Amino acid sequence: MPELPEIETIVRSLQPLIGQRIEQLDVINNVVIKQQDYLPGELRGQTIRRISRRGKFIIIDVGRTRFIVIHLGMSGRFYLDDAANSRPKHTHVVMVLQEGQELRYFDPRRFGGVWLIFDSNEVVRRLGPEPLGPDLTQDYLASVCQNRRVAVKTLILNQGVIAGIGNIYADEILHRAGIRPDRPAGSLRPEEVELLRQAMAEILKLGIANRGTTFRDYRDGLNLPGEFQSMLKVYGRFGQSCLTCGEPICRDIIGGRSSHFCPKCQT
DNA sequence: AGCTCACCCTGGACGC
DNA sequence: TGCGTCCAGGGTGAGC
Repeated sequence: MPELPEIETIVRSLQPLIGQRIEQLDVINNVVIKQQDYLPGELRGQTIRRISRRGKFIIIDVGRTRFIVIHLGMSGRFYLDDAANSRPKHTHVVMVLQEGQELRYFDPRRFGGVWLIFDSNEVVRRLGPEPLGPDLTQDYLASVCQNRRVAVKTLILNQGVIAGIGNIYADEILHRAGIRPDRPAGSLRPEEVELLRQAMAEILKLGIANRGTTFRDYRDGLNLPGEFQSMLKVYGRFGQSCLTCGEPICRDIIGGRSSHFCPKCQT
């Protein structure tokens, strides 16, 4: 379940590839290509100029009007490997680089996708502000919560409201903030909105510092697991004692997503 | 407009 | 051992 910290970790681990020449782009399974403005062959000989992140999207800039945008969905991986190693089943797109290396897009469940587009903004323009950026102010968060009856967890999972938070970090953020995930967003008091904003920044930064969470499938750009799973306070801990107060962790379905919270710490 | 829910998909866990 | 069933969930879009 790659979310913002996992995508950020991948992007950081791939920075050494800036300046590398693309030998070719192999599209093995065309169904993962969500949009194709140009032919894969047009990338031959182009240089990787920039690798960045917006929300949960990886954006590779290979020219002013040539972008490769990648979303990993649930089970996707995007990692560097030796071309000599056999490509595992479910490897859908491969960018062949110099010196016998290649970047592989692998996704068994195929919830993710790849965009070969002229303008990366086309994919990411619908996203809300970055939770670690300057636009996610207390005023902004208060305004999107106002008069909303939807559960606060569902709201922060909405990528059009805030970009990058997924199910695991949403549960951890709400536990840190002391807010029950099923609270209607509009019921949050101003001080709770501020607690939520602070918890978002703290938890996401902690996730990045620990190179992401490997709960099942996640690997970084060098195919290495993350470490944040050892620091999870509620996600995946149904029935176990809350690490803060000892109360058993509850599990409930909110907005169709499995949700974990402490009934004592979170009100 | 806001909200809920079904759907897409495969691997792994589990029960018999 | 092997088969069937269930569960995981990001994003989209239908429908209320």
